[in-house]
Amino acid sequence: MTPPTTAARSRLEPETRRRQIIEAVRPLYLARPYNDVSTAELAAAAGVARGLINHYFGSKRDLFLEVMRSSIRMPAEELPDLSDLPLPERVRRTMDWILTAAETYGPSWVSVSGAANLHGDSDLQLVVDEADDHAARLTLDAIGLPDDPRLRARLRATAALVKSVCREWLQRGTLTRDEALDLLTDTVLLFATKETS
Amino acid sequence: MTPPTTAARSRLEPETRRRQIIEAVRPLYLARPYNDVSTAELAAAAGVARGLINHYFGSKRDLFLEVMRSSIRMPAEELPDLSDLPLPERVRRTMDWILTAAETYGPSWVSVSGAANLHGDSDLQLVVDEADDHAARLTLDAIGLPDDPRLRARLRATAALVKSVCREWLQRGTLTRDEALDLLTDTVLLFATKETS
DNA sequence: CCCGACTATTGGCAAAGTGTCAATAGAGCG
DNA sequence: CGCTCTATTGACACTTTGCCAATAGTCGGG
Repeated sequence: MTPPTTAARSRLEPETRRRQIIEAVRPLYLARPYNDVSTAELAAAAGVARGLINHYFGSKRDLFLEVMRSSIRMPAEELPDLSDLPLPERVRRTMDWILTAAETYGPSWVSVSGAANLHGDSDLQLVVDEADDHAARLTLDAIGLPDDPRLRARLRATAALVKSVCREWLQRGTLTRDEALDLLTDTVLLFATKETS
Repeated sequence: MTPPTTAARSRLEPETRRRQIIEAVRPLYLARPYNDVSTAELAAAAGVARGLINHYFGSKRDLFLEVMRSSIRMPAEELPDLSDLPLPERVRRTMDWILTAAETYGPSWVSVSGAANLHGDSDLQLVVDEADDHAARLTLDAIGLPDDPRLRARLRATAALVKSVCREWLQRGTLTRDEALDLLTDTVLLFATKETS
């Protein structure tokens, strides 16, 4: 992998080094569980001394969370302008865009999507929640609804559904893309418009 | 907590000891993250030597998964008989039953529900998947639909939604119970009946 | 062009945690 | 009463983590 005799020590600007480490480390966490990757391995992959990881991120865990944070976030760019279409069509186009994104950036997004952590891993849960909230806001914006707290709570809930549907479609093949699109469109529409009785 | 001079060594049947350890350890994992609990602490809580944990479960991780497995499973008993009602009503009653269960057994179920782990934590993901599949089967049975693979895949997907809606309702208070019930009923009905176009 | 200060980076240390294994000691049976 | 079986223990070896003082790039002033 990395040449055994790594190049001489290079001195980078802190911000640059931070990013470089995160990027160098990402593939490791994509492939293997948190506990299976040692600080030594992380440092080796980034081509730095072990101590530097603690220096920049505090702890191994914090680096992990940083990587997750940047892997989970739904890519926001390139959302088409849908303002002229009727609501149901706007929702459908948005869901279609999400499915395409999942297909493309997918591997890292869907597998992450799968879940937060459970029980005590509240730190990771927080990161996932934050990402879901972000996705909810993006979705509301895309379909042209106001960013009301109640609406956002509902959309946040559907984020979990989007992820699990994507897993059924992409990883298990138990749903077709069209089915996924139909189901998600109807559900999001339902969550976004159903009044409190 | 535990008296420093723990009672003399007690000799139990393997199966009994297994269960005793799992139960003794559960509250620890309910309160704190996996990594924050050491084998020493687990052993102390169960009143046994550290080595015994490895003897019975192989590794610390395996004990953890065992605890999760038994915490996640949706309680199956006491499902009312709904066979006389029309489908939509059967779905509604079933969702209502689930919400009540979440409210009761909730703390451990909902928080677990939140999710699996991500990326590489495939072992935990497997446990959660298994639980979702189990829940899907129970739900199909309760609402009186055949256990078709395609249907089950769809219900499995909604399991994630049920969990996240419960979290919005119980932990954040952003949804009322009635709203949750309405939304889940409609969605499950949708997933259970919508034909492939 | 060289020197000195600043700080990014390193390498080794000490504490903590995990898994293994041979030795110990309950419990039932002849 | 002593023997065997095996649940249980305690100590050992190894890995991993976080910390800290020492090292060495890089930039600015003389």
